[in-house]
Amino acid sequence: MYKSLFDHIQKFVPLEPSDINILESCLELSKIKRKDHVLQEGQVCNTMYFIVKGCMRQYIINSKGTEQTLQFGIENWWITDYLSFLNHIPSHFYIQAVENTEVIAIDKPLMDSILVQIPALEKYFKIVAQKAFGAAQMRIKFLFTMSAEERYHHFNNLNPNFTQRVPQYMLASYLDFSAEFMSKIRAGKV
Amino acid sequence: MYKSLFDHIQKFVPLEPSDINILESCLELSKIKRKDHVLQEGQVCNTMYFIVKGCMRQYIINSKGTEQTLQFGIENWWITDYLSFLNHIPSHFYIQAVENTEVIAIDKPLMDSILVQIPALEKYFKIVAQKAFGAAQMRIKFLFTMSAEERYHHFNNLNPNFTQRVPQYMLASYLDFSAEFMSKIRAGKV
DNA sequence: TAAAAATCTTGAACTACTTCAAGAAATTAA
DNA sequence: TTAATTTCTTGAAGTAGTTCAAGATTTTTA
Repeated sequence: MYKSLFDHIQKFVPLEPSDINILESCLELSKIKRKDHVLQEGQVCNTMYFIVKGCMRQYIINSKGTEQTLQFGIENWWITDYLSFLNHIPSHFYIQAVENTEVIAIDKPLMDSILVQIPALEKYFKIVAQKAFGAAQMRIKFLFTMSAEERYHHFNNLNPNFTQRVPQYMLASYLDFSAEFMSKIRAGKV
Repeated sequence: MYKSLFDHIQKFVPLEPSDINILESCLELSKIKRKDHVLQEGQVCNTMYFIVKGCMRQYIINSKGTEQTLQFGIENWWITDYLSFLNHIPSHFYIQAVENTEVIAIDKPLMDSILVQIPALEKYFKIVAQKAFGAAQMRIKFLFTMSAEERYHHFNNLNPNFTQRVPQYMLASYLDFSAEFMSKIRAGKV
């Protein structure tokens, strides 16, 4: 039932059968409907979400009232606001399901208890965070060095199937240009 | 001698006296001269650096031949290319000392050995990476939502003393605008 | 301390994007 | 299956920045 999470963990650290028993006894799968939020700006983010199936995004609303997506998460990704989660401070972000999504949601007390029972998971979450930070650095590099059109084609090359899963305006904001400009890029009018 | 690192670790996890002994026996302080590189694009990054004193930066050279700073690191920061370090793949980045800098450099074999001897440090490095990722998310938010002038003033407010430590053109590229535009912002000509 | 190197400034011309507005198309809900 | 909602497209006008070039200033090195 939680196979995708166990597989993901075991890419990075080994799990004993007893560890798996512990996890099976305390995890649960939850469903989030498309467009529902699990975090709103101003709330303290108390939960980490592992996406089993579906797609979520982290976004902000800018001063013009437009949504800008900072991060997408799909199968086998963790999504949370780490700063809010770690420091118990209000979040700057919204986190929302883009598709009907199944997640394993782990709130802070449960996470603390799991990490005490299975210390090997500290290493797992270390690696997850280090990879996420590395990816964020690459993302900033691409934002700095590529034109809007290059970012669009580069993203499509890296994620050929993903583009169809989200509305174009969400992807446009993730790549830091306007939805209208995305339209023109796709039409070859630029 | 390694007090600043021990203090930093103990902000997040407790250390036994025996842990400190282990660390003292295997760490060493090294000095990096201003402008010297510890990583060049294309090399595999095999080392993590804890900055005891001074300032370093991670940067790229874009297609026009201009340097663009992705990250600064100052006292009590870790700096490395995590993706290259984790996956043993060539780095996209340069890492260079901006000032004469003292670091504790830990290469991968040593890091592995330290983490086996002091498993509590897995949690420490997990928290370090989670905070770094959280900060990167905030950085992307600011890049997305603020004008060049707002980014400059915001950065100065958050880091009032830092601005004097680096050449303006490095800070301009970190904030994602040109050195010339920075000049105009500072002169109030915009 | 002088020379060399690095950094900063300025204005003019340019451009990669944004904004706005309104209609068309596609998707979702009743 | 129709209505409602969401998403996408298009062109025209505007603008926040870049680029270039050259000189001025500051910092570093010898």
